[in-house]
Amino acid sequence: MAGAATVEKALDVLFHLHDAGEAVGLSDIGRALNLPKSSCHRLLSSLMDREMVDRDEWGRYRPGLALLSLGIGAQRREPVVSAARPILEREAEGLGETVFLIGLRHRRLRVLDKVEGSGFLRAAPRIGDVVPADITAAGKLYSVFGEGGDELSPAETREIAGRGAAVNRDAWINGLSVLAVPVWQESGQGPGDLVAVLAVAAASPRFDRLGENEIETRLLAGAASIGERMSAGGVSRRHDRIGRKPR
Amino acid sequence: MAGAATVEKALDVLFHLHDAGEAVGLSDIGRALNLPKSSCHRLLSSLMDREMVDRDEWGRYRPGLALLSLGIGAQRREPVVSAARPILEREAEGLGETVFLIGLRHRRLRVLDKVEGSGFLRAAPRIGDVVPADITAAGKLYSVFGEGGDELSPAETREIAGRGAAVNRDAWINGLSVLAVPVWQESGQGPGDLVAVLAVAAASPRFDRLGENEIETRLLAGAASIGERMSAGGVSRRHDRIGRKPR
DNA sequence: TTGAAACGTTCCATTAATGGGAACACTGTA
DNA sequence: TACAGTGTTCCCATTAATGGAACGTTTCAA
Repeated sequence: MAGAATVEKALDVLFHLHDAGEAVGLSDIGRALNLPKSSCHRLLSSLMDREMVDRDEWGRYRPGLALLSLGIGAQRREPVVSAARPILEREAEGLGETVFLIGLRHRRLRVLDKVEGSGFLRAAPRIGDVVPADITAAGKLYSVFGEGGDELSPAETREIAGRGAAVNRDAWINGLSVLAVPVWQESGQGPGDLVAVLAVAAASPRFDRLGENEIETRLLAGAASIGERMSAGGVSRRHDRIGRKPR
Repeated sequence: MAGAATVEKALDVLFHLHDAGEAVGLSDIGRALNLPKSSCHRLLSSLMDREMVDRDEWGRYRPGLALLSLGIGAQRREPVVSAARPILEREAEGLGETVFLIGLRHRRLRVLDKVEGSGFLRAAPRIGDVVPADITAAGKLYSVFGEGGDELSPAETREIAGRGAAVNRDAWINGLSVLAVPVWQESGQGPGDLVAVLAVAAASPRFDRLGENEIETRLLAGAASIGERMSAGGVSRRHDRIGRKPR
């Protein structure tokens, strides 16, 4: 709404390079975004000065490695990520399947971290990606236990609430089964805060061979460990700073 | 040089948030960068719209998670990263120490990937960080075998060239020893291309207990595997695109 | 070999976005 | 209560971004 138009155009360029998947030429960018070549060139120059954009050997543009430093920095500031890392690795190793840590940020579900399993088929979402809220097991959990998320049928809501876990079979990606459990952080008083979701994704046959119960008990234990590590690990709720809450 | 000043200011803000380490208030940003509050506010609004910047519960600003998606995307485009990943994991597991993959990008050495070992002391550089070229083992390798890098004494150059590996003890970080080997990609004709450096960092006592020879032979084998995987794994040198080389 | 069409780059007058002061509502401190 | 600090929103003269046109190369088709 209110904003610096130039910055938004620069971000358009940056995200376009990200979405493109492969390196893109200047003229292609201009056509895709309805920007004159000279504007593109100027924006890209500024982005390249900070290595937000890089060029391949043919001069085409692609996202730069400064983004990696910034992105890892952003991830590092998420307390739940450092608390969950060891558990993600342990469960990915134990189950042999990919384990996700998914959080609600900016009203959208994002993959905060993941550790891949040894299976031949691996789930597609990458770290940092947004995942759809309405059809994923993580989305179901947030709509039942969290604040965001869409509404669910009363029957399904009751089942998930009672079970403390959500399952998704083939709805998101065909042939893929997912089981997700909530990660609670105890806040001292009242019920805990839903800080993330722990999920395992596996090809459906493999998922069945492991067994829902086995997966569920492992994940529930893992989620509990993460919650404990967050409460213990100095996630001190500092209130000693000046300023007011947004909105 | 030629550029969009607004974009550069926005990037100033972004990198400032990254460097700050903790969330920063609007006025603090303005003071640090000599920008008026209204300008900061506008820039931050545009950055927040795309989740390049996020706010904590007190309204202070911090890097946003969209950067994570973009950064992982940039990393994924580095062929050497995907080729090296399994080797990094294997060696980090086998040696129990942190293994780095470092590449020369934009005339600077960057940590392209790393896998942490089990040791209590872990090396500090993070994925995406720039490491100094003049005092690191990786820098020495690039100055001997690569194009960039600073000059080295003839004696040291001869030793590294003959050995095919570089060692650094306490020069970079006190108490830390590093051994690095080059990763060559065979290009069909002529000598291979130096595409990255594989390095192990360990606390000096632990480093000695493992033994330089043991580390070196393991790393050399690992680097050879990476080179093979790159040549085999479809790093096809496509020349079917339009465009000319830069500069 | 020649022409046309693509590429990325540079220039510059026009125009639109920006800077930065001032005023705002608000919170914690003296 | 008064004060100093937040973050937010106006506003207008000034400034800096804009984008069309021209340029030199490279590639491809004729």
